[in-house]
Amino acid sequence: MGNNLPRILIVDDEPAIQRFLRTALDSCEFSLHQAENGHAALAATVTTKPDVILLDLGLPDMDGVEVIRRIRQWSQVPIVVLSVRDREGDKVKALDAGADDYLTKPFGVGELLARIRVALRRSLQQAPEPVYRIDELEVDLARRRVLVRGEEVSLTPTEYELLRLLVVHAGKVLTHRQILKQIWGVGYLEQPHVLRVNISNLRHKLESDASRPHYILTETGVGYRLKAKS
Amino acid sequence: MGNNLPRILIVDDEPAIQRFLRTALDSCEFSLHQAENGHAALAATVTTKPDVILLDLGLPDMDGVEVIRRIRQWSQVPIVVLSVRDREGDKVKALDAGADDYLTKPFGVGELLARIRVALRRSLQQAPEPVYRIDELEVDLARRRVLVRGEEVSLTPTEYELLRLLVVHAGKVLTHRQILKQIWGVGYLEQPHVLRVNISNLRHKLESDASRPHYILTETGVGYRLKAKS
DNA sequence: CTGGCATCTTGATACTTTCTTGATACCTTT
DNA sequence: AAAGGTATCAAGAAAGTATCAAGATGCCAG
Repeated sequence: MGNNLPRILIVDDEPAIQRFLRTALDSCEFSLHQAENGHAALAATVTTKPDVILLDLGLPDMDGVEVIRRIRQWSQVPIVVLSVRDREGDKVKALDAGADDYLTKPFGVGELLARIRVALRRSLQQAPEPVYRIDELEVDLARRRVLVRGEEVSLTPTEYELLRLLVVHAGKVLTHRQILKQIWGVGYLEQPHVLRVNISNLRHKLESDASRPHYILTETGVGYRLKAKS
Repeated sequence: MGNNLPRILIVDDEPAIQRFLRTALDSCEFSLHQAENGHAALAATVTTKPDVILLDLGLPDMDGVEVIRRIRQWSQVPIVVLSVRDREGDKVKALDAGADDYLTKPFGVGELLARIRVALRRSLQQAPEPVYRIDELEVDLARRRVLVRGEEVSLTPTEYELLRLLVVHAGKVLTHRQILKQIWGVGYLEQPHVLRVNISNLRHKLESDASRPHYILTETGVGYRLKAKS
């Protein structure tokens, strides 16, 4: 149905919980979708573009925290964790990975609804586009695809991570140290060479003239910057 | 001192809780402020512009939910409720009034900190850093970009540092020695030449007529001054 | 287990930008 | 006109950057 009710994606592998949530939420206020495992959840996040995700941490195929982390690579969609795990460490890990809220089962339906409304309040007031188009360069963070003049370009994992970092901060200067810390870890803080090589490689794949960069600009003595969206 | 630690406003009338929270949060990561009742909380929200508010619902002078409602009339600052009341109805009321999170006492310090980080994440990412606009000159400190008549100007690291210093103190006179110490270090205190060369270079990049400076003004015998914001 | 493949790391080298410095010209005040 | 402070130019030195390519690493398929 092409309605415009708020879309909620329920990620849980237990049919009982799925049923319970559907009953609780199915008052015609929401358009409900579901996924039974982590990979399905990631796919569904791309395809259904939910306004809120209700995520159980105990999934059969991958760790729930990893699901959060992957979604946060490209999306700001509010994630409310529903879990039986009441240990503080679990909560902290999930929240720091990017979750917005954490509810411990069992919880009241009223509270769940209220917390969903909180999440929706934020979701609706900000709708950022997950596809960055800058002149002839197109980066689809959700699908992990990069196009130059319509042609798909294949990047190595490091190259893609580097480009993603630049895209997320498009327009801002990222210092060498910020990039090195983010991608190679604190051990490489004093080793800008590895970064330069990767920037060079990226440019040769993305730019039409690598020696006259159009997208990835050098800020001498400081770092690099991706051209801002026009 | 004009530090920029995240500001947290603690609203609670019990000294014991105040002490507990101050201890828990006082790891030099936050700048803490407090209010003992609802009216003080509203006033403090205006004056200290906190990045997060920790609010106890049981205040002596007015209902906590009413405090939330009043703040929400003009501010989007994240509000995390800390309360002994565990009734679902209380949670729903507070959340629907505009609170972002609701923690029932007793709670773990780790969880509290994690939920504060969640709130800060949102608070900080939607707060754009100020842009200094002085006539036709525009300095965006967050993006490290300088525009003159809409055209981007590229500055060397030293030139940018110098301009940044001037911008931060726009309108005030900075002595030669202050600038030299700040940018070149104490070893250059008696060497104003290097500063003059850089001021000259900056002017040629920013001013339409470098010999008749409009932005970077010379205070003969004293130092330099950037024209104040109009 | 082994070879092949893609990727990552590292070193050498050429190249570019930025910094420093000295020489010199320019104001402005007395 | 002299003096003290200021502005500009340009060249060498220093610092930072780009690129190629060889060796190291790790993974997958046969």
